[in-house]
Amino acid sequence: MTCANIIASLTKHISLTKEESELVASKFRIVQVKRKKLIMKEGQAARDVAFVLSGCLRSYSVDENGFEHILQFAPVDWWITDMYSFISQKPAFLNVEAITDSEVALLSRADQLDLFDKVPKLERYFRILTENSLVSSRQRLIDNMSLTAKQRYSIFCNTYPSIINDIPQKLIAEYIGVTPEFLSKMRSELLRSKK
Amino acid sequence: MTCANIIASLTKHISLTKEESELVASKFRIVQVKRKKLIMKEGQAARDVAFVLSGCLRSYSVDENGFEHILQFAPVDWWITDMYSFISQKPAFLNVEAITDSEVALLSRADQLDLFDKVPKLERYFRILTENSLVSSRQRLIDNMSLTAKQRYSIFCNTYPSIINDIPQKLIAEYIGVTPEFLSKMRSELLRSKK
DNA sequence: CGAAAATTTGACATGACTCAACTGGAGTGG
DNA sequence: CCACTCCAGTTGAGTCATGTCAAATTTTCG
Repeated sequence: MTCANIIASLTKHISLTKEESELVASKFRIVQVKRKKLIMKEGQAARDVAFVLSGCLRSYSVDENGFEHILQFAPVDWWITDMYSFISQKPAFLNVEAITDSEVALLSRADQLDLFDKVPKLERYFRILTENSLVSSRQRLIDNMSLTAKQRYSIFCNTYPSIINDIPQKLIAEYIGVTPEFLSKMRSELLRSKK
Repeated sequence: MTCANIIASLTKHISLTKEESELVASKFRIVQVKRKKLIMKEGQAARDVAFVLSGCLRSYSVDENGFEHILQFAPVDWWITDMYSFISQKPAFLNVEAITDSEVALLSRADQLDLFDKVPKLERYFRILTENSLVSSRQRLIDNMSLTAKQRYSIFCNTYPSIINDIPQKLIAEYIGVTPEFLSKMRSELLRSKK
């Protein structure tokens, strides 16, 4: 029953028989993750890809000055992992952490490949996932080069409307690439201008 | 004979028999590209992936203000395409243009998939290429968020040592994400500080 | 409740952009 | 071979976006 969301999400892109759905669902491990707990760690291979059933997670890297940079947020119904590490099974560059107490469904790389054999349609679904990961990281690079912080904040609000008020502003600042102080000033200015 | 470089580059990562090498080589089309000519265009599917035999190319996108942002340079022995479009065969977001008169070897997606069937080892080689594309775009995103323009310039110099003096500074500025004027000032300051 | 963390605010510093003027090749046509 | 034009690059003055640091305030959570 807890896997209903996953199947629902999959069937937005591909159609599965009852047997296939059950086989797929059987491979996922449901896990509770406490706030601030990591489910994937820099330096270790990302064994799993995670589908968020409740709560919210983030993937981020830490630079040599200790500053964190957020690659992705994952609210309910989103997937998250270090895609590079998951595909190649080489050590990850990213950490994946629960921002709030969360429940996730994990699928290991081995089980995924096994499912690809048995349910080839799935391969298409995950290929699209990987492509989207490439596109979005490229798009964010271009946004960071061409847009102001205010425009990037507005894109964030459109991309993650469901979590704006649920996560610390500090994390939003880390995502759009400004200091928390500056984000705070931008927001108070936006408020004033909207009266 | 012109394909010797390609085979040499492939065999750095995988080993091929003589027959396999010849089969692979037979699928590439050698093309001369004049300076400023595009081999892939935004909006059209990227049919090919290109291996550079001579000269230098760049992939870039154009933002809504008409400014160009360079994703990648491709000097001799590098691969270049819109990886997303090439994989999915959906319309590309990027243009790929020759910076200098160049010679490239093109491999179509169809021929590539055909080769994957006949020479499965190749799949590994190209999978690594795709992973690297994901990693490098992610890394540049993080660099853009955490580094100053001077540091990004220094990374550019390390990444593309062979072309620093061969391409217009304007393009380097587009790559690291600053105005040409500002790059010029940075460089003159670097010179002065080195006496 | 109390400590720690997040947010706000202000003064100030600075990185990076804009615009405009100037310089110096690299073609091009006569 | 010259004169002309046209970019690319340089330089400077002024401006704007964003960062830094510190202090005050609020929120969160144990």
